Amino acid sequence: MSEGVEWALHSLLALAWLDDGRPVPTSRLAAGNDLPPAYLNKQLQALVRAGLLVSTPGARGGFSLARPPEKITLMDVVAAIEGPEEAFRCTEIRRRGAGANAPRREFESPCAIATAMRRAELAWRRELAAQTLADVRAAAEEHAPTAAERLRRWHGRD
Amino acid sequence: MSEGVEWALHSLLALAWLDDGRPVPTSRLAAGNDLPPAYLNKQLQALVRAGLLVSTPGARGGFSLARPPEKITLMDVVAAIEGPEEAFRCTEIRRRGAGANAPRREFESPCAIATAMRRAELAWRRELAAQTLADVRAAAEEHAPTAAERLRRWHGRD
DNA sequence: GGACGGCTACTCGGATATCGCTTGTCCGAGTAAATGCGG
DNA sequence: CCGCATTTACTCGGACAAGCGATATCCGAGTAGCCGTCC
Repeated sequence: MSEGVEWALHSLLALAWLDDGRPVPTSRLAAGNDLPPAYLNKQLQALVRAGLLVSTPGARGGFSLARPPEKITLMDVVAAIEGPEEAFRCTEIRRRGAGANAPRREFESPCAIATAMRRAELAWRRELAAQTLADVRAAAEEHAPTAAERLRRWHGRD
Repeated sequence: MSEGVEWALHSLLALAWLDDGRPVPTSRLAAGNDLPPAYLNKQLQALVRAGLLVSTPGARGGFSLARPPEKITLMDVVAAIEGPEEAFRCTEIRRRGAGANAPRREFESPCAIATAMRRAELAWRRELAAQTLADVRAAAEEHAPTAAERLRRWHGRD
């Protein structure tokens, strides 16, 4: 999986923690997580295209959450970075080679291998869709109660 | 996900269908699925290293299943090709940047983001481990009863 | 003193280069079968 | 005719290249705030 997913999740979590309508520029988010600013900007653009972030250009601009954290699932984030297509792509191998002269009838039903892999992938997507950014924030504060306050201080908010 | 997973699954399914102790060379398996023989050989070597296949060298050699299909799960195949490590790798971003001067106490518990992603990945792995090669073979014969017989003919068995 | 016009600094956005991994290919080591020869 | 040594053909195994996507970077377009000037 692309490393950008982790970067995107941490950036979104930081925005959720700040809980401030004001936009945060890429430079701040990058410095807060010690990431290369230019490349992080590219990833955040993908989140804007996916409708998870809104970008305000110009001075004092930056990125801010497009929806409340309760409405942003991990599935949304992964789909925004990795793309909407499934990880396992069936190329219909069964039709080639030995199966070339099989009756057409057999190819109307989906490939059994693709079906099996799809079942696992759906379980993965279901778990991702069941967890929101707000859930992750709550879980993080469970073990690190002072993190949100410290993050706001670091960003010069309040 | 690597395309080799699909190739490996189709090759293993062909061996399970033949249900013959005799080894099948890479050239036959590649021709049966219309795949590049040399590269398929490389993938099958990975399956041998993982203990899913046994290879018999020399003339009349080839690959054969190391265990009955009931004992080979899709998880085994994916792990053999893709590697045992998880798709989402936590690089401990939380410790860097703004979190650099946080109390050590907070880092003893695992990263909330990694935990959330891990939960989804475990669901994926559980589904993969729950399905065996025999299950896939049975599902395929459900919709294509003549496929096994045709495959044996094609390989010159019986 | 207030308002307006220009200027500056800052930020996003996309075009551009670089790197590593997946994909793909090739040839050598090794083995089983086939073959020819001798008894 | 039977047994054995040699040859042969075939297969796996790992070493060797190529293509492509992820990674990383830079510069231009555009905007908000600020400053100086004019009324």
